[in-house]
Amino acid sequence: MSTTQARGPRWERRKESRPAELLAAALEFFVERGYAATRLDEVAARAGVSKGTLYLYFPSKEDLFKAVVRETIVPQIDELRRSVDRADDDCAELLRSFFAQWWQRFGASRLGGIAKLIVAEAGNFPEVARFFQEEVIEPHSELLVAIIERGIQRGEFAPVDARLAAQLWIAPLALKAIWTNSMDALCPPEARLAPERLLQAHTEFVLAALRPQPTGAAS
Amino acid sequence: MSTTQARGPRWERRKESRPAELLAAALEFFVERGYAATRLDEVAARAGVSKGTLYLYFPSKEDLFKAVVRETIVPQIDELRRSVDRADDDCAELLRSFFAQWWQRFGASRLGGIAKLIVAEAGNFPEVARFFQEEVIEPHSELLVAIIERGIQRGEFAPVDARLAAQLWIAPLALKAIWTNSMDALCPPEARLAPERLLQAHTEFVLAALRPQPTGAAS
Amino acid sequence: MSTTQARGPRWERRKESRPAELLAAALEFFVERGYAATRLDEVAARAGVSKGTLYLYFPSKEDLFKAVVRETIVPQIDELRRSVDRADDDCAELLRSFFAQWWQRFGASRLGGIAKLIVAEAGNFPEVARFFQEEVIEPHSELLVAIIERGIQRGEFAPVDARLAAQLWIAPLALKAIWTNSMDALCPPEARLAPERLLQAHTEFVLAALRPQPTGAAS
Amino acid sequence: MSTTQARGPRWERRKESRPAELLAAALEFFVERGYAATRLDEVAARAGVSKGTLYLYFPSKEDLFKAVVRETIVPQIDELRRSVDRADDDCAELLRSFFAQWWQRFGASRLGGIAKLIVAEAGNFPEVARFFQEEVIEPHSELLVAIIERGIQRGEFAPVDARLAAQLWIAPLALKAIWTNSMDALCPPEARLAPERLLQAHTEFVLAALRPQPTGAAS
DNA sequence: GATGAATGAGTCTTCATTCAT
DNA sequence: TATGAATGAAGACTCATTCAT
Repeated sequence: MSTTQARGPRWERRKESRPAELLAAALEFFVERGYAATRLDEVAARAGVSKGTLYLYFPSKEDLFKAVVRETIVPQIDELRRSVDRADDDCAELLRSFFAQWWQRFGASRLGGIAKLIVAEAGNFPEVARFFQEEVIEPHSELLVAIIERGIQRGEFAPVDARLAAQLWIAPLALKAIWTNSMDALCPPEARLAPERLLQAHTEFVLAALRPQPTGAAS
Repeated sequence: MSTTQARGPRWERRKESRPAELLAAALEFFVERGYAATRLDEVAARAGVSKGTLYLYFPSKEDLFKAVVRETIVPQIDELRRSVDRADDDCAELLRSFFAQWWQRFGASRLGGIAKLIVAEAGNFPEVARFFQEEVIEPHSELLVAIIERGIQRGEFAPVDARLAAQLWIAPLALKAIWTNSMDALCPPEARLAPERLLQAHTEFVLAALRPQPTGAAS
Repeated sequence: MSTTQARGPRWERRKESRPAELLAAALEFFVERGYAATRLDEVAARAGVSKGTLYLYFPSKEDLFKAVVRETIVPQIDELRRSVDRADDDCAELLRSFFAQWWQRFGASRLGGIAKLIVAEAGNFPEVARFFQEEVIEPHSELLVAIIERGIQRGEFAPVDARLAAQLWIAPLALKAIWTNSMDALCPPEARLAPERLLQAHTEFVLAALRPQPTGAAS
Repeated sequence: MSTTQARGPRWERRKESRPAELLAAALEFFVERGYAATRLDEVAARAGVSKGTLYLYFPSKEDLFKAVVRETIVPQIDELRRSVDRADDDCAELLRSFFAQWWQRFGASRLGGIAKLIVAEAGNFPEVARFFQEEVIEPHSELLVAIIERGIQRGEFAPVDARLAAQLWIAPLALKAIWTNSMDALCPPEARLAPERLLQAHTEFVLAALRPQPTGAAS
């Protein structure tokens, strides 16, 4: 007597994928609700396991939190590293590419949500915040600084304080990334500004500000 | 040297000043730790009263939270209203003044901390977030849009999409205000960028971007 | 300069009446909500004084409770005492009168509410319950027993176990008195049985049960 | 003499039996102390579990209360239903049996305690009181009314207002049931009237009151 | 006396964490 | 491993009681 009603799921869920599923579920909740308001039963439930199982992989809520941060960030860092020593385009193109990539990683991925989370919890988890600062913010910042400085050296850009400019010019994208994971959920989609437009406009403004002044006549 | 402070009364009757003291204490904690991690006994203790007293003035933690937000924001809104219809300076000056004032209100006051808080808790307190959006963000944004548009009409500024530009150009200050209440606490003061320098550099960049292109000949 | 706007109420509330007003207010709440669910601010408010004033007259909630019980009961006891050694009517008439009076005191007054309260709180306030038992229940019971026994001795009533009968025959009225202060509030008035009808029917049944059997023929 | 009880596990897994144990413990406390004075840790402790465990089975104190009421009452309702359509004895016998059963259910079981509880809390939990009224009081009352009316129709009983009589004649047993869970705990056992005697005496009185008057000749 | 602001012990309730199965 | 029942520390909230005014 053959019944097609199998006794389990068709594919056994692999144990190796458990941590990843848990991290994904936790990421969702942490970003949506914040650290304290995220309950571990819900995380476990969304990952399709029991609460006890979660503890087989992560010894505490705090560790889960740190793992979420680390696991979401680390691949981004690696990608970043690869793109640092790149093409020898003219610097304007490099800058365009930098902003586009930055948005890809932060705004379009979950990293913006992580950033919001870390900003919110910096007071409670300083090590996590420091980790983020050192592993994400500073490298990105360095990269932008390097591009600007190279452009100045080559005479492609007007001379500016590169460090200061970098901080100023990442902000619009960073804030948009944070907003996307926070206030934007409240507005109807049509009321939000499309990130592509923002990205493009920002890039052009920056390049305008960096355009070398015609020496001679005007001065 | 005799101190007159001898074992005084167990407590003083200070109905008038209590709410303000409690709100101040709550603001500190909420900004520092976030909503959930703030404990009401600690708020009460910092305000110098017992837990029960807090409940004489605020019926619940949530109400306290909302009151903190409202009370911190409302005076700012009022100031903003007053400054809307202002001098008839040239628009570049108006813009400088706008950024300076904006920083005064957000960065130098506690409003930046509130902003961080609201961004963090938008998912849990959508009404609060909406309130902030409508009463703070949008009015400020409108004001900047108005300045830019006036400048364009008068030919003082290059033609730009004012709404888009406004969003882009508030971001560096806004992020700095948020950062001041979050990540900056981790860095030693000397490692942080002085807000005044950032403010000035930003203003100049914006004005550069708005400088009307010499039409005709030069191009 | 005469203003007709007096500076206080026309009649100063006499301090001697304060305790009575407080007791009346407390009685209402205790009967309606029970001991624990009655809040002293509400009692004070209904009596038109502040919470602190309540404590000038009653040292604690428990004392207030006991005072309410005592003050509601004691006048009834006194009335009872006066009516014990009464007219020399025939016993049937005495019985009618007893039931009528009983209802007047318990059902029509607040004593029924007190009874409910004491029954409910007997476990928490045994002394109060004992007081009620000794000062109210037993005297009333004794009185009924006395009437029945007198009737039997005179041959007006059939011989019965007077003590047992007394307990049985007070029950319908007692339960009605309790019900009036409890479940009856839930029914629309027209659904409730009028106490007068119940009283009358009960009296007749009891007298029927006490009617001496015609000796002789039937036996 | 060796006891096998050696430092056993900290707790046992007993999902099936927990609710019943908790309900039993809660019933004890609610009846003994009333709703408000019952503390949930004590209920949990008496059931041999921790406070948290209680919340695995009942979401709040109020729900626990309602569950206690429901679970104590429902089986009684079911038994009642079964006994409704019963034997075709003569009505006097039916009445005897009704009273005996009634006492069995109310006085001998915990239902009397529940009744006390509901009477006490009717003001605070009207739905619970209404439930009790509709599911317990009215069905029992209907049953008694039906018996009396049948007896009258058959000429076995004197004509009476059955509804009124039913209310009067349940009262002595009902009050005894309530008393057993309240005032009786204060008296030494020998001072209390044995319920069997009360039951028997009551039954006889009722039957006496229902005995048809010899029409004609004798009067 | 009268007031009502202030107190703090006491309870309900939540949830991260443990552990018998 | 996986489960989920059980735990208990922690925190919001209430309210009888006190006491400065």
